Amino acid sequence: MNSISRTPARATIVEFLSKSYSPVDVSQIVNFLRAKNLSTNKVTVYRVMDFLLEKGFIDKVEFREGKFRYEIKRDDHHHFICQNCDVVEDISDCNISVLVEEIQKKKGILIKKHSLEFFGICKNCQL
Amino acid sequence: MNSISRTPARATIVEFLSKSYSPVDVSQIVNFLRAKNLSTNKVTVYRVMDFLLEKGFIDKVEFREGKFRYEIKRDDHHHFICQNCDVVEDISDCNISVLVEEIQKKKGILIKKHSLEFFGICKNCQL
DNA sequence: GTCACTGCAAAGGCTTTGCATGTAC
DNA sequence: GTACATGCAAAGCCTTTGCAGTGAC
Repeated sequence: MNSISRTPARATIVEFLSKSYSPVDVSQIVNFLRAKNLSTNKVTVYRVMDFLLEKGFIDKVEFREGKFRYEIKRDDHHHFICQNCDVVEDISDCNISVLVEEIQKKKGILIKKHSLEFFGICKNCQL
Repeated sequence: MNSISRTPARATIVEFLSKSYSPVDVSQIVNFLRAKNLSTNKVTVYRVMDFLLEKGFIDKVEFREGKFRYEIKRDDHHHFICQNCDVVEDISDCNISVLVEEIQKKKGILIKKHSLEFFGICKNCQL
């Protein structure tokens, strides 16, 4: 047993993030919890997100919407957001780690994380 | 003469962005304008930023702060933000365009822009 | 006068904080 | 009982909107 308490809210949020194909925002999480008949509100969700972030279970991302989105932490991957239909695609085979290494050496800085998002038009919306 | 009206607010904001080493937020812009004895407020600044964005003079970026920052549009470049002292360094010689090309071909998507920010510890803060 | 720019007030959305209540151990 | 999780209300920012006033042409 570790010391992490597993409450219904936390467990359900992790469940929701795990089965979401793209990063979700706080409103979506609240809606999911309520659909599961869990009484909750945004404040609780924000606090759970803080907790999960601190534990390193999730990542916090931005899509230039003026709000944050969250997703289960996974291996290095990035997102493509269609500016027409808002669909989000994962970009996972992008070799950014080589760049990160180069930059670290050249600049003498220590890179702990990075954000990389692509914006454009998806395959469907080009038709 | 083009049809772009050059008001004191707009000219001064462009001046400020031009001489800023890193992206600035709306509060910083308001402060700069007031220091120049220009009466203004946030709403006006937001509207000027919309105008400049639409004209393609500036870019809007996010540093995971829950707000937007703005900078003069320049050639492809990115930012490194020190998580300790908040200093921002430009990362300009990063060959991401190759990756963009690859991804476009592989996924059949059309990439119009991307955001790439690095977070970590700068040279000074490692001492 | 017309049109665009600006200013003020208000509202809306996202996020955080304070405090009280509830729950697990 | 203690420590932590949750809920509600309120507040704090950032940003947008409505409407009136100002100024350039």
